[in-house]
Amino acid sequence: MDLPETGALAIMATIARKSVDSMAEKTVTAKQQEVQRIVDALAKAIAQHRLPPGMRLIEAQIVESLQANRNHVQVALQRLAMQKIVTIEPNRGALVAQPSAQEARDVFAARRAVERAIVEAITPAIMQQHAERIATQMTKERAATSSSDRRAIVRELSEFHCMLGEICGNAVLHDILDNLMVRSSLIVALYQRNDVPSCASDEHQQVLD
Amino acid sequence: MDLPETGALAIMATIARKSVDSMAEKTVTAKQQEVQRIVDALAKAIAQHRLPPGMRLIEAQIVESLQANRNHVQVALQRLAMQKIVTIEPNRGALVAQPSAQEARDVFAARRAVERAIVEAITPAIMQQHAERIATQMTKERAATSSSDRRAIVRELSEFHCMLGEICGNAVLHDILDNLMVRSSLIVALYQRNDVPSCASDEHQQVLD
DNA sequence: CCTGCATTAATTGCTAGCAATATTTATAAA
DNA sequence: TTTATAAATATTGCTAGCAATTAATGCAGG
Repeated sequence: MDLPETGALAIMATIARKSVDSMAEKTVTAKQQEVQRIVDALAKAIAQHRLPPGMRLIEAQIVESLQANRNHVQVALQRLAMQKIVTIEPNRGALVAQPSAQEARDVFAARRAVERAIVEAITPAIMQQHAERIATQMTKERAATSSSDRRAIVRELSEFHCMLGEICGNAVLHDILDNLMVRSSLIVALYQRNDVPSCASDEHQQVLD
Repeated sequence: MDLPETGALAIMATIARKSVDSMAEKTVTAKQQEVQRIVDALAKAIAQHRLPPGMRLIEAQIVESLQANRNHVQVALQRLAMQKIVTIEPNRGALVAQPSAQEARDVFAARRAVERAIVEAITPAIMQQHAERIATQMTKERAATSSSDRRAIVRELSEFHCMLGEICGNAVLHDILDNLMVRSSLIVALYQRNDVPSCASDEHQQVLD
């Protein structure tokens, strides 16, 4: 079960450090990019409620829709499964995840914690640096809230959180938040509470001070 | 690029909700378990510094060491790649990740935030419920710190954090912490700072109050 | 002795086809 | 009409072999 100390890997480990010298070369496979494209497309579709919780994701259909090959689609679904955005069942394949009530609570609690950390990480210097972007976002947000387009409201309020994640300068927190936001979207799709997101635009304005 | 509204998936979406009825059946594939076994073995080996940063992970060697098949190993490596524990290079395969200094900072910052949230989530009731486990952990920890076995010290101090993640009752935070802990281990392996972990045993005792 | 180049070996990436399983459809009986 | 059973269809999971790429080895020249 455990990687034996005397195994091939351990033997290699003793002489390791061969390619450490040429470190930090961010060569990214074409495959990796392709897989990422599929992951992003599916995550977006799920976040936008175009693919409802519980829906089966047939590999062949995804291959056709996204002009990808089946191998890459499988890898992408594996990734989404590890992010708890889809579940993979024995010989049935991938379904859009249906988080339990407990998981829903945990996701929101975690998201609160992460967003708190992100807000704390945003220094005045960062605010200044991204001043124009923040401004345009706030105007778009106000425009949305004053309209009655529920879709737009949700989208812009969500975009605000996303923006904070991007500008906070911590890629790790950003990644975590992205995942939690998709899962949040999944939760509201499943436990359809029609009420508006728990944070209003005023709150966003408040946070900025 | 984006999943077309008129595509096969969207069409399916309209009639979806077929298998929603029989929800929450936690059927786990044998494959999933097998992949998880490989992921755990590799993550553990990396966390324990048996596989140093930058080391190549040859698929065939892993297959032999863990008696797995190559397909499953590939999936496991993909998962680890998404967790930023390994990196996958064009036609060279997987390497144990070598986080940059910036990523190291971000990981530690994120970990602080997550651990704070975990500690806050632990209510007196939970403390009481896991009283005996906490007690045994603390005694093991004291035993380790009083000895001069650096390995044991690191292991037990680390185990404390792990325990908090498990008992906090929030599986999402727990998952995130597990990932950050492996990455932390990777960072100390890479930027070998010989000093003891930044938190002493006293601090742990303090936290419990 | 060291350096650059060609050849060989090792490793990953891909594809296609088959096997196993699940889902749907058709059919027959109550 | 409804229900149960059986065939057929669809879908995923697996395997093996080939292609493409990279790393290592040996060799010639300086």
